[in-house]
Amino acid sequence: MAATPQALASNSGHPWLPSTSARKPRFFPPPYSLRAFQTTLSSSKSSKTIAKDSTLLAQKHSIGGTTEIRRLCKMGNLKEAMNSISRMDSEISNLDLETYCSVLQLCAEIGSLLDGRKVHSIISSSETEIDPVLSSKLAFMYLKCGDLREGRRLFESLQSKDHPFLWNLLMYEYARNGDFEESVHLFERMWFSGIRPNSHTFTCILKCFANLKWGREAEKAHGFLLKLGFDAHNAVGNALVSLYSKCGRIESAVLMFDEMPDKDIISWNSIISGCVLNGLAEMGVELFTKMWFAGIPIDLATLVSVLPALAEIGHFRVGSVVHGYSIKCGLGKEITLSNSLLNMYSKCQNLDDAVRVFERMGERSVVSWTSMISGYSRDGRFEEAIALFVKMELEGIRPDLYAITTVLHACSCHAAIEEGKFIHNYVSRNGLDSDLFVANALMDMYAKCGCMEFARSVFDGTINKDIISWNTLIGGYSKSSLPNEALGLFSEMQLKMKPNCVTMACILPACASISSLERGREIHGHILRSGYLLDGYVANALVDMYAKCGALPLARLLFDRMVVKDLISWTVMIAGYGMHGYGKEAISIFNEMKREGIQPDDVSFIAILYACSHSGLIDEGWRFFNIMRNEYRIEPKLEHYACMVDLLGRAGRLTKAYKFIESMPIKPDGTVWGALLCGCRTHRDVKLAERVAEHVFELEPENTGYYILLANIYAEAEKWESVKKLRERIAGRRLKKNPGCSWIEIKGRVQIFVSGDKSHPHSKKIELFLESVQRRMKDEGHIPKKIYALMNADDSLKEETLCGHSEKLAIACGILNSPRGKPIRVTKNLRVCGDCHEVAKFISKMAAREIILRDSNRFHHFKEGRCSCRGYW
DNA sequence: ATAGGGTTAG
Repeated sequence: MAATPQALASNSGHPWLPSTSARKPRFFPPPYSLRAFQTTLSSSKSSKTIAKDSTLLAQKHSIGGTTEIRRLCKMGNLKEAMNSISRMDSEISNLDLETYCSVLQLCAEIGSLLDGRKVHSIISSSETEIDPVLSSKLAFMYLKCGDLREGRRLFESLQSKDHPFLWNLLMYEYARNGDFEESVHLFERMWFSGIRPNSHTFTCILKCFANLKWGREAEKAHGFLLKLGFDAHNAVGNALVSLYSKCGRIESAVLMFDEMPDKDIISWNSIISGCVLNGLAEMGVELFTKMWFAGIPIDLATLVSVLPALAEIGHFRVGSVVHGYSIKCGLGKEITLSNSLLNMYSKCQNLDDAVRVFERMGERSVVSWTSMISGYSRDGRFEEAIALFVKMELEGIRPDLYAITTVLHACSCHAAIEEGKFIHNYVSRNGLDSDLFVANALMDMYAKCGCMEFARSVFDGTINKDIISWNTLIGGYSKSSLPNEALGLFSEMQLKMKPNCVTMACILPACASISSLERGREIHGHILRSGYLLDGYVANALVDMYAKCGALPLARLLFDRMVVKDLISWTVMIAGYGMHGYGKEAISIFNEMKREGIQPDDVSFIAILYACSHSGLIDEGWRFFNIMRNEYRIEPKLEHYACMVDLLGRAGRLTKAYKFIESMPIKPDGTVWGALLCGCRTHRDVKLAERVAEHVFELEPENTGYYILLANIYAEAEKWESVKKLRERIAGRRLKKNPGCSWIEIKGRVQIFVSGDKSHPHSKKIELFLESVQRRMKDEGHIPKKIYALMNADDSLKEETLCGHSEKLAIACGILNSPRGKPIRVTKNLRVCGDCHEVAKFISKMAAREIILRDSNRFHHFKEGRCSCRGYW
């Protein structure tokens, strides 16, 4: 009976080892010559010879044991096999290599690292010579059992590594552990060692590319595989489909899929999940139905892949058909399927059905709980979401990072600070705060709740901060109106890492809020150098920054150059024109947006209504208000009403405005009444002002601005007694006037002025300059409006304060310290005062300088003695 | 003829 290589191979179980004739007799002995084999073995040992007197006995046992062990291995009884080996071990004996191999094989299959290690130690302490086959088998066992380090060590010690099998296995294990780079690295080493990869190698490497998002390698690899003819392997083709999908190249994935001649179930599943991944839910569902009607078998992965697509489209009816089908198929108990189902229902606004699925599940994983938590949170029921988190914990399910971040997200979305603190406490107690994802979610939660001190303390306590940590905190400061903190942190960050697009989009609003054109320009330069301008968020933030820093033409230039303009871009530009008082331009941009087919939303309507009111475009304002309600069916919110009241107020239609507020279907807030109070001031209606003010004071008792406003109304009507009473009222409430302050950037430095400030180094010069302005104004017949100073200081200081208003100081400082012809840009935290407004007009003419003043409400462009607001402020 | 491609929550 001739021992063909194939037959030998099947006996040994190692078909891939090089079958050189020299090795054959030793490693692949025919079963009947076992004795001869062992003789060969012992004779091959030169120094370590088996003790001669016990040899025979040992061999006898060994042979008997060997048969028994092999039989046990064949049956898959590892426990008994191990027991036998242990027994043999106590008698000085050695098993043959093949038996060791079969035990190791079984350890590998079962995944019992402990037994595998035991066998390894028995082999090491015995006199068995570890030959290449055994070392390979050992490496194989370690890799299969998850001991990558030991597997790698044994692999490296192998003399010959010229078969791809162990390479593949090693690569696969690295990939399984998420170390895709190492896997690719091994592939390169393998390739340059001249070892021919096989289809397994390529499927593994394609998967690594997919996880590394190496989209560009996808095409290269594809071409290469075509050349080698590996594209004919279904597994390789499927891996390519998956790679293309995961790198966002869904067209290529579809092309690949279409061209596959023998699509199997995995091909279908891959393309369906690829579509879903790339936002082509409809196409995913279409493919699924095609599969369904073509009678192609459908399995668990198919259903689990298509359910998110159904969720996205909102096809919960089809979803429930799938639900029924899955039960019929006997997949009802599958936990991943139930998770996908409950997620589908909850995303289709069908939380009750989701709860039903959840409650009927025999076993629930952390994924099930997390899905329910996000379901409740999506429904706005964040208290129940948080309660569910507590319940999960009580049921002994340990929340993982996803669960924690999901529940924290629920807290951030609803500014639920108490609940957020509760979760924070849980996180700390369980030592989960060392995780970066959790720490970042905590920072985000605190930032969204407006608790920047807490966000900061988490930030400071996080050791390995990543870019997300920095961005979260910077963005938090920006949004919490702490622009200086945001800018400070941004500078600090630049010492440690390179900011990305998100950083830019987070920091620009900070520049915008303090109108820091210099800092904004610096960041613009940074953006240009990094190529971040292509990012839509960054471009929008940049346009907004320029508009808010008073550089409207620059904003427009950037806006015009934007390749893709989204709703935000248009809205930013409309709002930009609005705050500068260019109502007509705002309207024309709005119309252009509509022509481009972009649907305005509630925010863009706020922008256009604001623009109309600040330019006195009353009829247009009404027209937009009606279009919004009738054409776009957008329910007006408080902001829209406030704009409309403002519009009516400016036009002097105060009674109509009052009635308008009374007819509102939602409860008006302080800003709505406040807008009317402004109108009362403009049109000097003291009586109505008093009525309106009571509403405002009731709604916003802490806001001093409104008391000042009413006081000014009294003062302008020369009702000094009422001024006095109101002042007492404020004093009784212990309210303090928010001090007015203005600032200007000169040569890259911000100069800040508060009323009556004399600490500035150029104070004397500024004073002299303002005195000269005042003299010239008097000469030309202007009378200073003393009343504006009333609420700001003691009576004795009145005259002086009038001259010392912060915006005037800043403007004067700008005139004195910047080159001729350069526009002066000043920002004030409150509304500009009337006297200062007159003075600014005068200076713009006198000094032939453009002055751009941003106050808390809008922009004023002073040029040649006129202001762009034309009195609308 | 020991391995590989597709799977839910954020």
